[in-house]
Amino acid sequence: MLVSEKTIERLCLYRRFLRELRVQRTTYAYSHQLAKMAGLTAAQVRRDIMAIGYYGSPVRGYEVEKLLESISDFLDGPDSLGVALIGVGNLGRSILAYLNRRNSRLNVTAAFDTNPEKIHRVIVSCHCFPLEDYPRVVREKNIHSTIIAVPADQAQPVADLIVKSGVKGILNFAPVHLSVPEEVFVENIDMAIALEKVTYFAQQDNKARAER
Amino acid sequence: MLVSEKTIERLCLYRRFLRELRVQRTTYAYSHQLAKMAGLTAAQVRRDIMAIGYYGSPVRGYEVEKLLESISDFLDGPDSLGVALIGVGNLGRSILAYLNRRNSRLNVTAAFDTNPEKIHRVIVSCHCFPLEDYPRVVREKNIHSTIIAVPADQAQPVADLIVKSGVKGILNFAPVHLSVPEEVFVENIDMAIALEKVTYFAQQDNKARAER
DNA sequence: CGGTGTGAATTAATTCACAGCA
DNA sequence: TGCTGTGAATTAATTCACACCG
Repeated sequence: MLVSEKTIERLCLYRRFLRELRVQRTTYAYSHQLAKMAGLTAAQVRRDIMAIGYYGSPVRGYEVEKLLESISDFLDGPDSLGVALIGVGNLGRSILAYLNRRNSRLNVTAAFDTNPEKIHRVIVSCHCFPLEDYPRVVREKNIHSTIIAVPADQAQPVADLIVKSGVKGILNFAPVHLSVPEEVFVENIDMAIALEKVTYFAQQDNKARAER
Repeated sequence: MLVSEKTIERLCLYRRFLRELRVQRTTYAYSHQLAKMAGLTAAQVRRDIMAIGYYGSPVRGYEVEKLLESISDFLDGPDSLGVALIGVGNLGRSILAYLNRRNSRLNVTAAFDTNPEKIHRVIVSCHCFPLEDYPRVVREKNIHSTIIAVPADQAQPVADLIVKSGVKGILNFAPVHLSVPEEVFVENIDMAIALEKVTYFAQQDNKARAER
């Protein structure tokens, strides 16, 4: 089943909303309600849901619990997934705090740094290992994805280490393009570029539509 | 001149590379070199550069200094631009540190929080004001864009305040969709979703191409 | 009715491929 | 020859619009 990157992203969003709805004891939701929450069109939502082969009822819409389960079955693999973080500076620590505080099953379970002062300390309930232990810990903790939060000039060697260790997903906060083999998925979060973009569009009084 | 969001993003990237090239005293660059640095095709780079009306030489490629100037003229407005940050928690502070440490002319010049312990302290060389001063400081410091780094449940009211104060660009780190009038540009950085996406594609051994 | 599912149409983004030039 | 600039083709993403259904 081939689903586009954009659709995957939106499915993750819908899942978040569905969890909220479940908490509020809402049992059914229409595509236009989900669309409203996500800032999308109803047709888009229906298309995305179609992509995972779930079917709603034309009269009541989508059953929250069931749709949630379908999306999760689709997104989550069978095995539980470990996430590592490399680079325990300011940014790394706050990413760690941010992600591990959420209820998600995606928790960062191992951190790595080269700074001897950080090694073997526990940071936001996550043990910090020396970087050279990465390949071993990847095996032991079943790490599938790794977050890069090191300075720009160290990002490529770190990425090489990640790839060599067999990890296939990278979330990269360093402002550089990483060269990796094509079976490795890289998502870049470049805060400086994002801010420049916002500033550009803030100046244009704004015909260019966008926002997601 | 109407330029797509994606193109703007890439222009910001090229600018970064051009600055690096300038530091290394490189005077000319070919589209395929820029493409390599950005992980794109050469045709894409040429299209983007076309969009801003700059012309390279078919024999030497693009003149680094000149192209840099053209891109900057295009991206940066005439007036210098202030950026504010709302929410001086862990995440906010590390965003601040990250952005203000770069040489960019886009510096965060004012921070805001409601926590009395943070107010009127200086955080990463940036004064922290009480949130209610936001409209005033926006005027005084010529703020055009604002970064939201508050908890999810406070993001919408904060966005409303931003909009009411006449600011037209928002960089939103809170995991919620913001409702704003359509002349206001919102860029979302949702770290939790980004990680879920990476994890999804890390599992698929990976036919779905992507990465930017 | 007011929903869903979806083929068809549209619009956006990217890539191809080649003329033209020094 | 090896680049740029760009029309044309292609591919991807989104939206339209309507059949169908309880």
